[in-house]
Amino acid sequence: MDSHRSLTSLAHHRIREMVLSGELRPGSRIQIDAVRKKLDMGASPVREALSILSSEQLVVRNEQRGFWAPDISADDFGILLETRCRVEGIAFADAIRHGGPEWEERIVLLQYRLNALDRTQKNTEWEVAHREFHTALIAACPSRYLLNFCAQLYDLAVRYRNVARLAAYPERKIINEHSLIAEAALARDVDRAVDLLNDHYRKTGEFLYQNLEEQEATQLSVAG
Amino acid sequence: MDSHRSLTSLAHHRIREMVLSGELRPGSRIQIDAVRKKLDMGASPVREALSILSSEQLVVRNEQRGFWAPDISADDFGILLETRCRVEGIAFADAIRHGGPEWEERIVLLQYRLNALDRTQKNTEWEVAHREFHTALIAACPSRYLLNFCAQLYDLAVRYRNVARLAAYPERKIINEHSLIAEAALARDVDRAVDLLNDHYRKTGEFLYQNLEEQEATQLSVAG
DNA sequence: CGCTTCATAAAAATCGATTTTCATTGAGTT
DNA sequence: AACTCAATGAAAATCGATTTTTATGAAGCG
Repeated sequence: MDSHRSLTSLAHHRIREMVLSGELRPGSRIQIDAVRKKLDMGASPVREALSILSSEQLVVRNEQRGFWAPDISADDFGILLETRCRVEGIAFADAIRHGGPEWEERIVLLQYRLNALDRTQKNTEWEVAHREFHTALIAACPSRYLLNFCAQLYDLAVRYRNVARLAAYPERKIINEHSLIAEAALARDVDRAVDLLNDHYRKTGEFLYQNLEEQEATQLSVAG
Repeated sequence: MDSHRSLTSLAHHRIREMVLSGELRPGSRIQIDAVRKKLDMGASPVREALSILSSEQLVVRNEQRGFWAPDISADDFGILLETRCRVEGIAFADAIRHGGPEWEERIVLLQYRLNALDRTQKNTEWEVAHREFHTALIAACPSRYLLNFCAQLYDLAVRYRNVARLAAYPERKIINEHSLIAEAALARDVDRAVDLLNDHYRKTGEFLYQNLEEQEATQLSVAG
């Protein structure tokens, strides 16, 4: 499946995975040479990939000193969450107003696929399906700029989810939530759809936020 | 003035300038080797800079085939404008709610500087002051993600302004508009401030949009 | 005459080596 | 003991050369 057109895009893909999955711990250094060996390629593609990732906020660059995995904090996560709700709210509303039959059908399809997957059993597939579903919801928004931005924010949120490593997911009726969102979108009920999406994000986020705050409290007491 | 920490950041800066100014015409190819010679450095920093610029939407990458200056269109500009109004509206409202004394004072200062400059006489300085003023308006928004995104959209808009090369700027009372925006912001009148900002963008944009449409019509008749 | 195939040139992509910069450590000084 | 400064090792940054891919155009074929 690693059929990339260039080593750079392969490196980008792989390092991104490492950041999103939490394999590269927040705050830890990312040495070009180490990655280079791991991916079995020269330093150039790795450097280039890291440069790209840093302008996607998935890696922090420190000129002449190297690259790091971004730090996390409850505060930052809260802001990210709020940003997402508002920006994606705009994109979603737009999509509902502009979406045609293909948009509708894709949502129906992806909602079905997502609901059919058991998150605890096939997490990787679920992740893919989940991203595709959320991407499909807003896909009919005419602003590629907004869609791009939403995709970036999605990545950052996924990373928080993984990094916080919530062994036990708060199994609310997530299936139902997704279905309700899809339903409202297809009914062209902009306000209700956006509200449901925001609630969905905020509820998932609330749990994670508290988790992060607890972690910070623990770390503070250890460090001090 | 070219005191950059690395050749990569220098290259990024210079190529960005070339794109924003319109020196690199929309749709034209950006050859690494040509840029390399022009900037008198190796290909690596140039490549890396182009990679970064492409993830900032200022350059289009085509894997294995090179880099191009992005195309323009009235349609795309319209979407960009609308995106800006809405996203920057959010950021601005946030800033007004959260801004402290330093935020206020900076707006006052930069508004003064901007108004003191004659756009037709000192365009470069005016560009800088204009950007700083608009950046200052939203600077107190707590979401660095939003601020980042706004900065990107600003760049894209500047490019359209320059590329369209409006010899005669539509000299509305721009000075006055900026002052009114600042005034409303400092008065913490969120709705009025955001409306004024959006009007400001839309009015400037309207002229440019029509200009682009005319250009497209002309080109079509030439091509066909 | 149009289509495919192959050779060639040009450019992008990548590599390995070299240069530059940064962080650390330990000797020397006050 | 604290501070400065030079030496050293490590890593980033850059370069020039090599490899790979793409675009072009000519020759061959239907």
